[in-house]
Amino acid sequence: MTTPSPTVFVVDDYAPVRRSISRVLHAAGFAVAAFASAEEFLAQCDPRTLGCLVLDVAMPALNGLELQDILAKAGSVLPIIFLTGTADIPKSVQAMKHGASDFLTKPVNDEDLLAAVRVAIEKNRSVRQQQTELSEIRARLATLTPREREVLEYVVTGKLNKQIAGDLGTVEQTVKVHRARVMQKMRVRSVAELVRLTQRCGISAR
Amino acid sequence: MTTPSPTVFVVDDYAPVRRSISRVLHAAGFAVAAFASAEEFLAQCDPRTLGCLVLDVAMPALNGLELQDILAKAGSVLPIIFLTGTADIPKSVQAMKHGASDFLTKPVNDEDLLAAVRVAIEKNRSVRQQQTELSEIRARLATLTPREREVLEYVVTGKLNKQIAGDLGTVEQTVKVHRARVMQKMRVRSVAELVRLTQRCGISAR
DNA sequence: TTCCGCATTATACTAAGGTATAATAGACAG
DNA sequence: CTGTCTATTATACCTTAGTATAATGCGGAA
Repeated sequence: MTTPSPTVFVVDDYAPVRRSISRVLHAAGFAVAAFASAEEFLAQCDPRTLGCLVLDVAMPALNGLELQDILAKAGSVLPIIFLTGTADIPKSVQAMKHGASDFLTKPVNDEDLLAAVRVAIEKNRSVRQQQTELSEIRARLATLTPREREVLEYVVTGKLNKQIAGDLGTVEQTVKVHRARVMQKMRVRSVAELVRLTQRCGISAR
Repeated sequence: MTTPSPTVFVVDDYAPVRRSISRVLHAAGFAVAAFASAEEFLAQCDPRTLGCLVLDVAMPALNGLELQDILAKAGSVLPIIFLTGTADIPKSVQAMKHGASDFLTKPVNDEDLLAAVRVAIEKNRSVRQQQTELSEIRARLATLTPREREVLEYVVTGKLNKQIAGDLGTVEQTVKVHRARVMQKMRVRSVAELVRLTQRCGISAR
């Protein structure tokens, strides 16, 4: 099976810049999708794509930083490489604080851009990998009944069946049944594995 | 008991800036320690202090970014707020990538500075808190004998005593003894707790 | 050499966990 | 109304884990 070529989304309102950057990226083997505005990008991009976003800071209407906020609020994990023509430190700092992958100045050096893109795509790859694992775990959690979920939370804190039964106002055997179903549904064979799984998706202790 | 007042280290080669910033910080209730150079700061600062560092980017000899690297390599977790008089985007981006808490431009607004300092100190507080917990766990780990440590690693992956014994070429009873000592030394009463502890200091699965 | 820490093994018992089977009962959807 | 899902409880049995006690052997430090 062929690994799909990562896609670099380029958003810049100035056509010559779009063309120039697209050419460089394409020559380096990346799939490129260019947009003249943030709105256009939002309307057409597929958030599930492996890749990154090369984004101009200053644009009419929605600017780069605003698009970054919108994407973040939408749960996007697409790494963003900003491009700017002006030397605005506060903007660069804000972008980086908000998780930008990089922030480059125009005119951008081809090698710098490509390096930043490669780093960003690697980040995206690893974040997506983690997300995949996480959603797999969440899917299993979703199959638990409310009571099973409750028992799970006691189990991963190390409570004994006896104690759990006491806290839930039931008897040990009931807990055992729930517990067995939890292990089955979460597809683990030991408490240790169960704790590892639940730790990853932030299931707190009781 | 009184909470010790957090200390803000100020490093700037220009005395008027040092004085002005120190005054603002002092008026806001922070303890302030000012230095005219990175070297001076390195020689005199106590890395265990709760606080943060307000650091000028451009200085003769060691500049701010170089000091950041030195501190990072030395394992410092003191948050850094950079101050710069020049609009150098790449430097601000580098600083932020390397974990700077903030990056402000001169002349700096008093409120901006104080806000950044407060955020930085809160970061420091929480990082230090985590470090304290971590070193406590490591201290316990250090009391384990090599064999106990080995058994620990099997236990937290969910292996049965029988399996552990097989892998270690010994018998179940031996494993039980080691296991009991591990639980005792790590001060936990369940496998779940043990997994939680070891997860925090990156003990990998077998 | 002697003492101590470490690793080992054994016996014996208690407690806890895991599995199988079965039955009851309420809630809710078709 | 009937069947399914969920939660519950019970009995019985087997497997693991935990604990106590004791003893052996080895190697390094005093």
